[in-house]
Amino acid sequence: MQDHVHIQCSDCPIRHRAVCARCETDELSQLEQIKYYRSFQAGQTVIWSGDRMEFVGSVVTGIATLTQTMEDGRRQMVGLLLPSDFVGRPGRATAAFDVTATTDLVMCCFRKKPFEDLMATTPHIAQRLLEMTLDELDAAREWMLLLGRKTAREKIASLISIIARREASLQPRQPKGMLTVDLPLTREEMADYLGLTLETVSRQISALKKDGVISLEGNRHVSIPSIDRLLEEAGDDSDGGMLV
Amino acid sequence: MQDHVHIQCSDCPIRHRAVCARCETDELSQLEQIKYYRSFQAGQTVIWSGDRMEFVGSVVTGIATLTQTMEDGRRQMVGLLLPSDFVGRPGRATAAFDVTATTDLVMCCFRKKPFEDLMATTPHIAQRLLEMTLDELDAAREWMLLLGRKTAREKIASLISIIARREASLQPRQPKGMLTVDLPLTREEMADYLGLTLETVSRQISALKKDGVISLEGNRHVSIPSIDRLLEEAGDDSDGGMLV
DNA sequence: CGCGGGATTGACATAATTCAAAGACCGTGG
DNA sequence: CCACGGTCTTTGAATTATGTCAATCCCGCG
Repeated sequence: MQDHVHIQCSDCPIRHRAVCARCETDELSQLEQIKYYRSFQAGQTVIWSGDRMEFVGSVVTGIATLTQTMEDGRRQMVGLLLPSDFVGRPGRATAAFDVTATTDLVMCCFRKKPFEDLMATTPHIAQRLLEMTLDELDAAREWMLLLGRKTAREKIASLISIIARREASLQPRQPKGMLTVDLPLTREEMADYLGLTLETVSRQISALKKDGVISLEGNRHVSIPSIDRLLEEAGDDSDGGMLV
Repeated sequence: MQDHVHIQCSDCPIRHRAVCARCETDELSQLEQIKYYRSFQAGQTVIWSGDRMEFVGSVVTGIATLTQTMEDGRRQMVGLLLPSDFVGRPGRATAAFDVTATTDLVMCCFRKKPFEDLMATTPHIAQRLLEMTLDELDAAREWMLLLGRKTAREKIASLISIIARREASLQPRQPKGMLTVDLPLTREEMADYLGLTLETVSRQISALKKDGVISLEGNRHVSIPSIDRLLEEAGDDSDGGMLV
């Protein structure tokens, strides 16, 4: 569970996208000294809402989710964390949301106090964190439009295009043939993302398949014959995607 | 429309809550030099989504909203801006959302470029902005739970308690008798906040009134006999409010 | 006094949920 | 290798919350 492998920051796959993206080599070596890796198995909880948060960190590989749960069990995902995304809030003692590994997960962690100290003296870290937080806020606001106003079909189409976009931005490999994506979430997790039930998710995926908007191989692997068609179904403004 | 009144920062009502909260007197005087006030009438648009954003700034008095609109006219509010809230995103050229004054509004503005330059040399501003952005992100995530999983009745109860909480935090006056709040939004604006139609908003407000959870004087003024009862109706965890 | 923009209320339509059953997929162990 | 069990997924039928369309009401204001 607790790996002690130590990758050089310079070799890190998220070096140029994470909180450390803007750091100079000397700043990086300071981070290097306080970092440690942790691995989590798929399904494992990283932090429980309300727990004391002893570390912050970045997702290196794998996928994690941020969720909120009501007393009666209704759940809403409020964050989908891909490699390079930051977990935790400097200056806050306890976690506000549950963080769960949905795939096997490796995180690059910093104990909170040393990280905060370093942040105070290293503007490049704070700058990057501000930038990332503003991006997340924008994403949250798009997500709010989805939750508040889109139909179930539009929600599904939106989710697939969001995943396609994020996948494309992570691997600089330009898709040669038809665009394909792997859904990193179960139907239930998609439902929690979209504010739907898992049955509705399943029905709408079937409907999109029947209408030729997507095709499936297995439950997770999606092919997209026309990204424009998909974006249209998502109800986004024509160029909202920026994909391609 | 374009006021040229110039308030001293030291006399500013939002001095200790806005982006400038952490500034020392010398930093404040630098801000003082580049700031200017602008007034907007109720209903007026401050910025259109997609427009070039030539300024950033803080709400001084009044209320503004951030909204997103789909091609077919569906609208979702994604931000409710009260005094001290920040508008605009340093480092971004065009606005991502519509900003509208819902009451008469006074903003303390900074042209974007000078503000960004100042931010680069004044960590106190960037620090405070990060803190505010993280708070907004948390609020957005609570809002996502509301949009995705709460019933219409819970949404209304949540909105009223959110407004009560924010009003309470703005005026340090502890409420002596029964808690009362003024809804700063029309039924339609509430609907856009909550992802509902205005008819459903109206019906649920009537229902809460009939059940004694709230009482109304006029359309805007709400009295809350029991804040605990209201929070219960909102579906929030018992102590979610922190009010009182 | 009457106008007009909100707001309320009613009747009906419908998208999404709920409850239930059956099917597919995947790893495990015989 | 195949059978088994469990989990995830699909599909169906009935229910319900919310949306839609439309009429009326209310209240502040010229």
